[in-house]
Amino acid sequence: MAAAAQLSVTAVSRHFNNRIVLPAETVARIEAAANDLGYRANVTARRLSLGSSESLGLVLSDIAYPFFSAIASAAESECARLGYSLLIFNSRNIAGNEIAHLRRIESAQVDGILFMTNHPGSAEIAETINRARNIVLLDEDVRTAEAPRLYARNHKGGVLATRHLLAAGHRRIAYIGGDQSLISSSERMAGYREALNAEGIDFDPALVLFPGYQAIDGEAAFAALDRLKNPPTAIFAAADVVALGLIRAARRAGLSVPQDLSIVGFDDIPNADVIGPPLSTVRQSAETFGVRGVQLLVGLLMGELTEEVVEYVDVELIERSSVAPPRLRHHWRTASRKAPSEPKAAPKTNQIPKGKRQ
Amino acid sequence: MAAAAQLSVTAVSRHFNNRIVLPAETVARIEAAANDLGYRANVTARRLSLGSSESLGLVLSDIAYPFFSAIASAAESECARLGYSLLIFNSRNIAGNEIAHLRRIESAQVDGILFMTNHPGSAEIAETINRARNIVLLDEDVRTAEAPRLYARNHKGGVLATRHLLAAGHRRIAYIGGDQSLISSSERMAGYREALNAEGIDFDPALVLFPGYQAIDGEAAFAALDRLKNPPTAIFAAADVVALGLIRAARRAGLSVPQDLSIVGFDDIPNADVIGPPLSTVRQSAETFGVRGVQLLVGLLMGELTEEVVEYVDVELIERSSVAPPRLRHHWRTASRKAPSEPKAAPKTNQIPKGKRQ
DNA sequence: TTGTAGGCGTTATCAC
DNA sequence: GTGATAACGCCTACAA
Repeated sequence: MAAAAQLSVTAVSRHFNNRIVLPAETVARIEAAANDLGYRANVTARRLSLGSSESLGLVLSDIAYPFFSAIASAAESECARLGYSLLIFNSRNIAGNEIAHLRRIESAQVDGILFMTNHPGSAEIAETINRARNIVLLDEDVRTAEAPRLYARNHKGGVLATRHLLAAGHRRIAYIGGDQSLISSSERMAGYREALNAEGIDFDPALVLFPGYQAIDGEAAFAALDRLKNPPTAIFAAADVVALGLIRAARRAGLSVPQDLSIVGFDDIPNADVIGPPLSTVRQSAETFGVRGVQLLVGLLMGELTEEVVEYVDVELIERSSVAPPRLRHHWRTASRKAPSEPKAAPKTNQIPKGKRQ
Repeated sequence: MAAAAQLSVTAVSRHFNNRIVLPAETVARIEAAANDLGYRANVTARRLSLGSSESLGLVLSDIAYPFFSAIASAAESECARLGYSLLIFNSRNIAGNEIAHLRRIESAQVDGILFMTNHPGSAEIAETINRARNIVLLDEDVRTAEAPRLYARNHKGGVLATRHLLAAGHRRIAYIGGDQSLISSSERMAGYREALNAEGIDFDPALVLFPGYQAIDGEAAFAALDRLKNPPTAIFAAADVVALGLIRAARRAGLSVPQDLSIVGFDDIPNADVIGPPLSTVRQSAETFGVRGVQLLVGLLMGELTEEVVEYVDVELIERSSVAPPRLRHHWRTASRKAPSEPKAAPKTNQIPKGKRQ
């Protein structure tokens, strides 16, 4: 390239980095040659020389998880605004992958990482974080890690969701969380217990489950609650996706939501309002997580931030249509079950009971 | 690092690349030193030396778009299986960003790119593709680009969706697509027209709109159709997200889906079955797009593939509950509108008409 | 089995 | 204003 322009590499480098104003004639020669060869500065060599990559990473367990992809989208926008590239890394919830991704800092692939994990107790992850530095924890904790953190107000969210169900008249309210070791799960439950307590309702361990944060976990939870002698009339699911699973399973079992069973979710994922029924939920802004997360990380890189920082994303209750007063007879089985449970129903069959459709 | 192990860099390099079997004693020294220093090979330097990055890129317009994030998730898995990293790049549907991302090949940041675009006519994008090479086009075309392509059977999908509505007795069926220049949009419409034709139904241009592929475009489309003197009794939306927008708008207008209006989507996005009502749609497997896309790209990199290759992802009709026979009186306004249209309804208000909830 | 040296493309330093 | 040169950290002949 430099040869083609009959110039030294130095001149070319300077030109592309606007280090100095070159005479028009020189610029023209460079531009012509670059255009001719389709020349692009080699980012890899640049990184090696500079020791910085101008790019940040986002580690998450599954990019197809709606709340996470919303965060990724927001984070990417903010990165672009600040002149960074954002690389998105899927960990598939495997600790080894998470560590491998974190090491991309040490291998100079990215300058810093926004890290979301479901392994709060992993000592190996904590060590990697402390060694690699330049990491911001999003959404979940890693116990002994020294890094800035950005959390949702989980406890408040738990209180809001539960109070909403209490206000509708429910007394038997279940809580379905992710793994108990996750702060999102335990803090939301703490809020749930507090709200219950304030109404003088005894805590019933049979109504609290921690199956996970996937739709299928919601389905499993429904099955478990369905086996109870005295099932709940309402459920607080600690993730919207779990609420979707609950709704799906409830429909299959012939229950109507919210008539037979009220549900509140958490996250406010995109299109939660067009669920059947539109899902009442606790919104935590994915936008804020993404944007503020990037800002914290850049601040950390700039040395403007200490590693003790903890910030919170506020939450709010979004009331839609998945909550109604409890039926007089509390037991699900006394509710109007219009369609029998059909494991693996034929594709042509509607999955909602006919009665709901007019 | 090499110094710490009292060995040459050569030995270390060989060890980490399994180039040769070293004596146990040497290995032990290296491992000990590496462990001690938290040593990680610098990927950047490795790339510079090797001239390859072992990583692929995926360019898409919005990672929060459910169908795309499902593709991204599948592509990432396949990449991992094949020993590649996947970097996901958001273009926000801006041609300039797409070009910048494509250039990451020329700047040696990635070895190749899976490219999804909404700018089929951009000569600049086509030029960039032809110069950069090692690109596979996914889902949409770029006219003059020389690159392997992976498309859905869009035409077939259009036929399936439309036939399904015809079979339910509909005669006035609308088509809502993305930009007309997109093959996904035009081919699905071609299928729609063909199916209509086969039933001897005249094509009515008033029933065909191309507002875009976002939920908000569906809402706009509903408003436009609602203004018609003789509105359709059914709608085929060329994307599930658009169908969601239609459902949302229809609800606000007091119409029930499918009683007053039948809808079929396209994509089969995650959780489409838990929409209110569960969405009938044409499934195109995001999994296949992601996995097969990566395989094609790797094949291209290996020189096992010519740039003329075009492959197709099959589609299938998924029947759920968003389609019903048309009402006897075809006009929406004669249908039972139970709730008036409320622009910006108060948050507490249910967005479904009361009549639907019992 | 182990080490030495040159090169990958860029940037920064220091001459000219 | 411009250019030569030494890093950056790794890999791979080639040599010992």
